[in-house]
Amino acid sequence: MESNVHKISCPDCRLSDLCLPYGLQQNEVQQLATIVKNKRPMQVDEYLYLQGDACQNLYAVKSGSFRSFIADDNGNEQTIGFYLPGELMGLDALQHSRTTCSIIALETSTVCELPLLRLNELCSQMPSLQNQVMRIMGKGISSDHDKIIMLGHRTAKEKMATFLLMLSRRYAGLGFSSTVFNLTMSRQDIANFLGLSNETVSRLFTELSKDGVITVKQRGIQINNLATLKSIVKPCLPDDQLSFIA
Amino acid sequence: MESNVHKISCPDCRLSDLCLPYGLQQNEVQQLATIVKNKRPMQVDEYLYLQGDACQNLYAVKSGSFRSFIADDNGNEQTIGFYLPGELMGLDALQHSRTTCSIIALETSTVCELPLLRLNELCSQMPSLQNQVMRIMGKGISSDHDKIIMLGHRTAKEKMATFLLMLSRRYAGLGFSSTVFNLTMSRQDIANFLGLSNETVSRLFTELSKDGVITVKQRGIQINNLATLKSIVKPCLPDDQLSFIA
DNA sequence: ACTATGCCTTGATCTATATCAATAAAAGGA
DNA sequence: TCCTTTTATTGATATAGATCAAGGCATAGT
Repeated sequence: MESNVHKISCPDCRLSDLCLPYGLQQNEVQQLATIVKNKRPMQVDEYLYLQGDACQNLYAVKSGSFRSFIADDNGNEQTIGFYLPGELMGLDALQHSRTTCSIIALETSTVCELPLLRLNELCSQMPSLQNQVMRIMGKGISSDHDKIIMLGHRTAKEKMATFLLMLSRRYAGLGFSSTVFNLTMSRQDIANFLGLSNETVSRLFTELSKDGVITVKQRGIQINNLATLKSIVKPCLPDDQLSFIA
Repeated sequence: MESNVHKISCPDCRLSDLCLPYGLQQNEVQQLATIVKNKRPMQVDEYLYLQGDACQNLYAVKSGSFRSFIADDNGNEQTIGFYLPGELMGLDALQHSRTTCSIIALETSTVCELPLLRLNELCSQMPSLQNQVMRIMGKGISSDHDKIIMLGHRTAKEKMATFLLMLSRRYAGLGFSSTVFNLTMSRQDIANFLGLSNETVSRLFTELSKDGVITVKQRGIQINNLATLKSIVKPCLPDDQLSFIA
């Protein structure tokens, strides 16, 4: 890992194909880069922002990963999603310029900050950027819909398989292995995200291991049989639509 | 009801405070009105669009109500949301110019069609419209998050109470009674939306009736005790955040 | 290296809600 | 109007997954 990943600017960023610059001309990317602020690295458990904070920015994950969640008055949390490199955080604050969830770093991570005011200005002058922002928001909405489907009408095992497949696809999109990866979140986080107890999550890992579908070593995951995993989720989504951990 | 509600233009529309024109100057609303197409009325069970359709428009509900849902390869549906007057449909198509869900009219309804291409052009010239579009998308995202919370970590009774409260608030926002209204969707639709069986939904209606919290007469609902209903949902959301049926 | 602390796993039991089954009540059509 | 079809209610039973409880492994700190 580059130790100063946080100083790289959009035109040189290896994520530019996934992130906001996707589809823009080179000179347009350069313009975009002028409004992007590179922030200092964040530590495990450090908050990007807290639920209810005033927020006039979007944030792109440059490295590492994050978890977003909403807490109620009793402190009960619901994990809303996980963010991997290239993904945009802060869309929830667009309504009132105030965040509706908290976001916490799951590991040492870096983000790029995009001031909304300047992003909007730039969008006015650059229709392709405007389109790209729209596309990304649309992606966020579809991925939330996928989560709604998963939570509403799936068994625990289907949820688990869906979760693993989704991570698999996301890592593959980043150029990493689609079958061997490390979970950056705890069992607790996974359980909460899937609307299950952590005991159930644990049992499902064991069950899938015994069946030889996956190999689990702590947070290390190896998928031995992608086809089986897909057959568990089977008819749920047309395969290309397992977007949803954004 | 005005029989030609579908011919009214934005500056004269009684929904303009809820819909896209909110916060715009009078002349700006007039400009917006020039790109809005009034469509002919739609009948019960008529589709606004089908999952997978090419779609380059947004649609605002002018009158009536709609249900959106995603179907898998087996034809199993998950209802994603219900739309009431003033609300925007079609955000799911922003990602690929292709819809990811189907939307069907629950009653005789009218919609306004907004071509995205022209809306984007107008946004470039009109920062306040651009902001408003962003706000509305932000609202869609937050309301999806509310649904995720509801589906992930609530009991059947909490879901039901949340559902009723949310409808109550939405109708109140439209200037209708917050305690007396008609459901435009079937028990089946509600059950599917909440991730419950329709038997459970039926039983919950009965239970809440017996406890005197509500009075149910077919699809007619009267809330007799808003406070009790809120106490069922109690610590879930800070009350002002029961946005989520959008 | 040793101990403490927090994950994670595994087992036993319980319960909320689904499922199955049978009416009952509306809505729609002839 | 009566008959058919759909939709809603109610009851009995089954079960997936939660909860309760205990023990095993790591990682981190001394």
